[in-house]
Order: sequence, then structure tokens, then C-alpha cells
Amino acid sequence: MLELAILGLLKEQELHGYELKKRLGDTFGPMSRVSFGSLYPALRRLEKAGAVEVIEAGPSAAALSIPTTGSLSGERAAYRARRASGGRDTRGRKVYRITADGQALFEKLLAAEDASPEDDRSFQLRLAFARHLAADQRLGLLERRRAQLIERLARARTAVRSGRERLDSYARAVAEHSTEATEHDISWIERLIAAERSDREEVD
Amino acid sequence: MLELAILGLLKEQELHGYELKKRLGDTFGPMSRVSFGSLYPALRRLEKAGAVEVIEAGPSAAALSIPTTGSLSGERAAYRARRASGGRDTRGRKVYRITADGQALFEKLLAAEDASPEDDRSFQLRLAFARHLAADQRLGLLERRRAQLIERLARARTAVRSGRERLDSYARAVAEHSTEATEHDISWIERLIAAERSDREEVD
DNA sequence: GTCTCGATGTATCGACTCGATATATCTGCA
DNA sequence: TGCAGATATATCGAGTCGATACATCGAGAC
Repeated sequence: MLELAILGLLKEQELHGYELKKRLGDTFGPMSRVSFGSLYPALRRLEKAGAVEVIEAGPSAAALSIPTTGSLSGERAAYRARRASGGRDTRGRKVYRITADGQALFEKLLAAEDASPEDDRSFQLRLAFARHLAADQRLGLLERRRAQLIERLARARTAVRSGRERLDSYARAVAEHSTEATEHDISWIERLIAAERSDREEVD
Repeated sequence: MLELAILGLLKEQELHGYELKKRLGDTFGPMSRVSFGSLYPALRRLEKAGAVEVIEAGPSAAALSIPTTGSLSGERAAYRARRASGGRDTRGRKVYRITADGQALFEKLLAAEDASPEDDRSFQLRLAFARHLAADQRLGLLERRRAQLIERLARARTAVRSGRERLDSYARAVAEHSTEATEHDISWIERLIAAERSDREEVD
């Protein structure tokens, strides 16, 4: 699902890897932070699939924005780096842009209804991009999520009940807090569903 | 951290893989569900390290509990299976028991203070086993967690503030709900800390 | 009776992710 | 000047997931 997040961010704006990582963290909450060990391979996959392309960038943003003073030393540094790493240029940013294929892939990934039914991150991400969905797809997403949370809650409740005697106070506290969090999530989803429905009525 | 969970459950009771998986799910909440692709390799690692051992089990629980009627057909089936898979017996349960080394490993893993500072699952697991910690270790665990959540909240708030204009209503809803969940967690942790302190005073 | 279905049970595979690490540049400031 | 810390790309090993395979067992359909 990292691909979806990357494409969604690149839809708004051309970005390079490092900046992409930062935005992933603080746009979608701390839960969907990514490591470089996932991000760079994902970018390469997307590039190979033709969903994104690299806009050749100079050695640094500074050298691009202040070409008169920065360019000379930048060029020199670039030359040195190129020599040191055997011809491959390793420094400087690689700025990515989404392609038409990438746009199509984004739509497809976002709308996929088989979306892993128990994956919190994936839901959070889809909802954050819900603007790009049709109204009924949005409602479907929310209702599938609600059903899923309700089922989770039911199972958690029976688990707590059956382990009431077996569990000590700490394990019980964890289990109870977890069910509370699920209840909180459900009521949030239900507020969102209500808001969607009232939006729909306004259109009528 | 899967090792810690396995050892903790085996401390209470001898179990086989499948049952272990079920208990992981409903003892520690839906967040710490594990796949077989993690569980069985983890059990093998623990066995190789001498932390757990296999108690040789018959072809099935039924054959063990009702030996008079079940044993004959069970034996026959075992023979057939052994022949079919080239001598290796693949059916039947492998029941695991924790060893003395495993007990020591459990203590070590549970008390480890370097525990990944951003890993929610790991905290939940440690807290569920908090009974096995000394009172001051318990308090330390809770206070480290609180500090971590407070820092997360601060970063989330500045992120929301800076992206106030950039984000549409859906992305904003996700971000806001995420900060609410963190606040909820913090107040929970603080209740737990208060409870710990009052316990401590009672002992005095 | 037997046949099929879903739960129980162990196991592996490929794809993906993480945290640690390496390397180099740029920026600010002492 | 030099050096610490942010910026930036990249790889590695270990661990995890979801899918899949394979076998047994109990229950209910016919």
C-alpha cells in the first residue's frame, strides 16, 4: 500500500524521496511512517512500472535556486562525486513526477474493494484520499470499515469474557483499553457516515 | 517481539502452534495477531536456541484422550502419513513447553529498556506481562511510554497546524482522529501511572 | 453409509518492511 | 576553519505477512 501513498502525494506535487518520507509521516499520522528501506525500493518499483518518472535534478536545490553563485562549486562537487563513485552520480536529489499510467494506477489502488479487511493503515490511507473517490465508493469504504470494526469488537468482547478469570489485571487493562479504542473508532466512522449521507441529501 | 509473546503464553501453559496463534489474537487484542508464516519460524528459532522444547504428541488430541477406541485407526493413519511423506511425520500436534533458559530469556526480553520507542505492539505486550516486572520497572515502562506519546502528539499537532490549508477535509479528519486517539492513550497511561503510585503508597 | 464442508493443524514461499548502516553533501555557527 | 547536524540516496539481513499446500477430524446433508 506504500505505492498508493506515494502516488497520492506525487499527484499533488513533484517530490524527492526524503521529502516524501517526511510528508508520509505527518500527513497520515505517526502510524504510517515508512523507512527508507521500504521507500526507495518502492520508488524503483514504481519507476520500473512506468508509474512515476525522475525529473533530472541538479546537485542540490540551492544550486538550482541560486545558480549564479552556487553553480560553480556545485559543478565541481558533482565532478568529484562522479569520479569517486565510479561514474555513477550518487549525490543530489532525484525528483519524481507521476505519469498518466501512475494516475490510472492510483485510481485502481484506491478503489480496490478487496482491500485487506484488517489493515488499519490501508483504511486510514484510503480515507485520507477519499476526495478522489465517487460519493458511493466513499460510503462503501466507510461501511465496510464499520462492519469490520463491529466484528472485531464482538470478538474482543467474547475474548475478554472468556478470559475474565484467566487474565491478571494488567492483561485485562490492555484488553479493555483495546476494546474502548475500537468503540471510539466505530463512533467516529458513524459520524463520518452521517456526514456523507447529509451531503448526499443536500445534492438532491 | 513475537518471541516474548510466545514465551509469556508458554509460561502459563504448554501449547501447540495453532492454539498459540489463537491466544495471541484474543489475549493481546486484534493488533497483535500473527500469521503462521511468522509463528512457526519463531517457534523453530526458540527451539534451536533451547528456550522451548517439544513434548512429543500423538497423532491427535482425540487419540490421546480416548485411547481405547481412537488409537487403532490413529496408528493406521499415522503409518500411512509417515509413508506418504517419506518418513517425516507431518500431521499431529507439536506441543511446546518452556525451558529454564526460556524463562531467563523471557525475563530479559521483558525488561529490555531499549525497547523500540515507537512500537505500539511491543508496549502493549510488555504491559500485558507487567505482572512479571518489579514495581519500579513497571513504572519506568509506563513513563517512557507516556513521554513517547506526548512527543508524538506534539509532532502531530504541529503537522496538523502546518497542513491546515494544504489538507482537504478527509485528510484532516484522519489527522485529527489520530491525535484524538493519542490523547486518549495518554490519559489512559496516566490513570495507570496513578494506580501504580497509589499501590506503592499502600505498601509503605 | 458416505460425502462434502469447515475447522484444526503444520509448514513453506515470495514479496514487502523495518532498523541499522554506509556514504556524501549542505547549512549554520562557534 | 572546522565540525556537528540536517539533508539525501542507497543497501543489507532479519522478520513479518498473506497466500498456498497438504492432511486430519467432526458434523450435518442426502
